[in-house]
Amino acid sequence: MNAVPLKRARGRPKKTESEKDDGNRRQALIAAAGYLFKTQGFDATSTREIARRVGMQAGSPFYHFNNKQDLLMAVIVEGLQQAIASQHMALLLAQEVEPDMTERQRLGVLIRHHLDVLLGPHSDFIGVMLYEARSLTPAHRLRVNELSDAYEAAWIPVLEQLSQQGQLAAPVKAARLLIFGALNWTVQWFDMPQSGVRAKDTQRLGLDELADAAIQLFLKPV
Amino acid sequence: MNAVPLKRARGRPKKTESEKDDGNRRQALIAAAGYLFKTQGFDATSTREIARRVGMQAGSPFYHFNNKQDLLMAVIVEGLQQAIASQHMALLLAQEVEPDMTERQRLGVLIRHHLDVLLGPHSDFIGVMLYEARSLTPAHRLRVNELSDAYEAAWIPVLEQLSQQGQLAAPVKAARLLIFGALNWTVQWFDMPQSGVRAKDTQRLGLDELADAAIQLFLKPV
DNA sequence: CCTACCGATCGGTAGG
DNA sequence: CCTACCGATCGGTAGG
Repeated sequence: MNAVPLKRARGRPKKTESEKDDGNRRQALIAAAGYLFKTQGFDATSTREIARRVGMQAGSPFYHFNNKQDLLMAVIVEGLQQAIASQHMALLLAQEVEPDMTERQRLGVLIRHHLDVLLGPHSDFIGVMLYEARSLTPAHRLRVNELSDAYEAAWIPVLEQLSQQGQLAAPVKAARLLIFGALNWTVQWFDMPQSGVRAKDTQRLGLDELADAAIQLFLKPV
Repeated sequence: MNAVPLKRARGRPKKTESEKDDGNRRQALIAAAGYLFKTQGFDATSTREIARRVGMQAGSPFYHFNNKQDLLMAVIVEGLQQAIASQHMALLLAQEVEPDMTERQRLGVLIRHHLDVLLGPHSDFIGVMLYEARSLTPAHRLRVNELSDAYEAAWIPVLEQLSQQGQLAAPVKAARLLIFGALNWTVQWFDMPQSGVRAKDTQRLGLDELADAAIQLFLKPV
């Protein structure tokens, strides 16, 4: 009823707020690093630039990460974990909409989701992994491979069934590697419809059309 | 008939020899840079390291190239020109061996040659282009695109005919981009049979098998 | 998280 | 092509 409690509420509850801030700042660093690593490359991005982007001083990122490599690792792990989770969700949701999904449709869902992770507006993370994994230490690379395997695990039974149905003609392992290559490479040439001007090139592919083209290219007729 | 002419021949015919050396040293720098750029990346490779690799002092590469970017450009142009030439040769040679080549066979030749350029023992150059083109200036990138177009030109009529024959189901442009992606990505996972130990993983793909798998994956049955 | 700082390295140059 | 060198920048740290 008087000003005292209000004043107290405006005070600085040190521990709690600093811990919350900690997590926020760390996430901010990961997001900034992800964007810069993706657009400029790991080596071409300085920790100073990352710091500036989140309003920190030059040395401050090293309060949150031991070194630049750990920051790269955090970006990649964050991206892979999100991708694994959203891939799982995409499959569940599709199953709900279409309970009798064919394996061909299931592959379509996986491809469409993968393109979204690679090219969609929200994730700079996977693109970083694809092209900067070289800069990881061997120990970190092991952990990344584990997560990558978890991500690819959803694809293997689908491809194997399609192979048994005669819709996939190449050896399954080679097919999987080639298909991932075709999809991962899209980050090199696919230009998203920017939020700004739409140029004269009206014939631009959408993610849906691209996913359809991939299915048509890879699979034999039913 | 006397020693004089011999002595003269042993002298130092300045201009000629220095020019020849010039070319040799320049080529040596391109080769060294190609290898290092490919294995470590452009940004992670110092000009000093390139110089050391060919027995030069730290500043000497800049006698041959204005700056590091020009050296990268030379590596890429060299690689693309070789690839265009050898692709042409591969087509001619195949045509000679098999005069009534089908379009399917022709695509097989193109794919097999492309894999050789990417993964074969002699070329560090194309791999560099694929993953370091980002570091080029816009002007240089234009020139690279010209050469890339020349390289891809051989593929387009083949893909279009296959499309008309019903062996290629996806839109031709999307198919071309996806196919190049699948092939270009192989540099990320394909490990050449090294000149040394052959590990327990005996089931290793050869370039021929890989090319066959690609054809099976991309094309419909005749 | 900031201030202040360090050693190392880098691309590039002048002058021969 | 070498010698000798420069300014700039970088990742990272100590100490608060």
